[in-house]
Amino acid sequence: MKLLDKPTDSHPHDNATLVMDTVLLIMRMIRSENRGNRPAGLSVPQFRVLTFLRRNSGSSLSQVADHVGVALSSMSKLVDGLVTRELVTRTTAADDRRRVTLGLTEAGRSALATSRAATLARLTERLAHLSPEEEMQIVQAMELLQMVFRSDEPGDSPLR
Amino acid sequence: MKLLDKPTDSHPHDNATLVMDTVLLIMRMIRSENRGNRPAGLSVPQFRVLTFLRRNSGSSLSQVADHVGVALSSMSKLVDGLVTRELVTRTTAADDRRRVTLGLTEAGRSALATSRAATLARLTERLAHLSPEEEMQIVQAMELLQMVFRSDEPGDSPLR
DNA sequence: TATTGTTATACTCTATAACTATA
DNA sequence: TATAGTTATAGAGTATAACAATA
Repeated sequence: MKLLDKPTDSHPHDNATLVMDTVLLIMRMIRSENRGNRPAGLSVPQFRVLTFLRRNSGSSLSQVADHVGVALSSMSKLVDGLVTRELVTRTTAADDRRRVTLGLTEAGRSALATSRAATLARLTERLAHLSPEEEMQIVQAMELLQMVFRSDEPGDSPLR
Repeated sequence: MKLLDKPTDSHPHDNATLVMDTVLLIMRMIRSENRGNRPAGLSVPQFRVLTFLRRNSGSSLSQVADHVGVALSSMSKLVDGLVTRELVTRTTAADDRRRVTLGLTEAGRSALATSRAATLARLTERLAHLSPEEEMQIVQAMELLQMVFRSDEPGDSPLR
């Protein structure tokens, strides 16, 4: 189905709308993976923190907060929970004792890998319905989107 | 699951990973639009409820909860807030008095349109960096993704 | 008895503002 | 004084379990 070259009037289906709706749709599936935040489950914010720390071990709280895009106090509490669950280490930096140094524990790495694998398995299952050509179209499109949306932000970007 | 024939050990960048990372990236931008949920702001869940009700006026609480993918009690509270803000109407159904009938107020339609426009403007700005050919690639990819992810779900699907 | 919602309770996530400790 | 974090407080979003009302 190669549908709809022209949008209907009542629902303007311009490209931005299409992108937004698609992202919301897939996000719902990703989120439903991690309901309740049970022992083995990670919420999306927790997932993002662990993902960032995997690549940026030793970051300060501010750096993580900036990257994830939340207030410092929010990140402080978020990290509290991850430290309590022993997924993240939090130590005072030697050179500047106002600063904290964050990192992943082995359990943190493991939880991240497990959560990531579960989500990827569900995504992979859906993508398996596509032909190789269609998958390639999607890969190219994702790379384009990464390019225009990543722009400013440093951090855990996957395409490197 | 046919992946993992040869992923890199530390960062397996298969297609599913690429999709997940891209969705997370764009989602962050969408969410940052609606910080705090101030007077004119809608949270993503609120946005989803209003979007669904725009197309499915008269739905019951259960129907909306099913669609959005949250527990009935969660939706009850979510709708509470929207009723308080006078964005949604909630009345008892005449034929089955256990059921509630939900709909949008004029303010609800207006808030949805405003929120949607703000988010779309930011998305459009980013997409403007692409060539027409690249945009078309993205449109095709989004349609493919809608196809494989929408599948089961009825509701507010945009491609009709 | 089964279905539809609401309420009670308890988390996480989020923000702003006040505060502490360090520089 | 300025910076890095934490804590206090508040509100939304989420879930499970207990409950009420209706069928």
